[in-house]
Amino acid sequence: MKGSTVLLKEHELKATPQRLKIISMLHTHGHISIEDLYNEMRKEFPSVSLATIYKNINQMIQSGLVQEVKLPSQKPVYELVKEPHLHMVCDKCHKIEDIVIGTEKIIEEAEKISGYKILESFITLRGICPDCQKKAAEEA
Amino acid sequence: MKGSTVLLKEHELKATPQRLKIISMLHTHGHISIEDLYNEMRKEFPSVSLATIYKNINQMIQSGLVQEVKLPSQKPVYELVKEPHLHMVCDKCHKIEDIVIGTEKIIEEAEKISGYKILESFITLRGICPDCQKKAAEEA
DNA sequence: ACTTCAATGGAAAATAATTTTCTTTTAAGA
DNA sequence: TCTTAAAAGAAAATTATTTTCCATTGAAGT
Repeated sequence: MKGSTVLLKEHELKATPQRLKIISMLHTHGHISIEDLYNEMRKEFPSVSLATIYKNINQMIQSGLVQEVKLPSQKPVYELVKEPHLHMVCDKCHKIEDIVIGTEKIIEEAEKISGYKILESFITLRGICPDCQKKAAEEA
Repeated sequence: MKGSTVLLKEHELKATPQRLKIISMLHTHGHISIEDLYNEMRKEFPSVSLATIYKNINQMIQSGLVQEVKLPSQKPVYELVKEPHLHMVCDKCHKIEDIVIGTEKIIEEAEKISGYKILESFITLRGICPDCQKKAAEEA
């Protein structure tokens, strides 16, 4: 996985097998918790330590490669930094999806009302995903 | 403090002195962490236990009286449930403010793009508050 | 490839955060 | 008042996260 090695280099982190695995898991899952990172990593590296997961995730956050996502009613999850987006969480199946929407309007209005200079926005929407809506309709 | 007693009754919680104090602190501070609730409560009730804070806050959340606010880079804080609003956090002085803005537009667009039925939104904006902007300008 | 060295991984302990258990006390209705 | 279910507080238990310390290893330069 050459791409991930470069990605790590760019962020001044040594490309260790454990870090490459973490990045691969972030790619595959999009959003993943510490616990899930640990359990999945153990399949390939049975002796990995939880401290390794924590230390690496924290370093990746510091370096701007990864960001933490705090969601209502659940443990934080981690994702690769990419273009700004918001998070949708399904109440039923708990899946998490990213969507990209222009947030200029709301930010502009918030700046006008509050006088803040806004630097970043964190938006999470909770609801029912299309699949779960369909299932609910079929059961009725 | 009669109002708070009624508020607790309405949520089927016994009006204990500790709970009344918690509500009073939530009123005064708007947003407050477990640790600050504990420290401030101890001034009036020196023997209060942290478990009492946790248990009560969790009950108040269950009953819909209080909600947890998860912020980037800091401990969660708690606030009384009121009309929907979003949170502004200042990078410099760390103050937290509520502002009320119509979020229909963004929710509508998110529903259209994702197919989700959205039930609730959590929006936090990070930036520099007017006071800190002013201070920064004066120093320059 | 080989050497060297700073960074990393892993084990264990330490710390922090939260919840549970158990006993005593208390709010609130009869 | 009396009664009782709920709550408070102390302590222990659990869970989450960070730190320490030492052996190992990635990677930069021969």
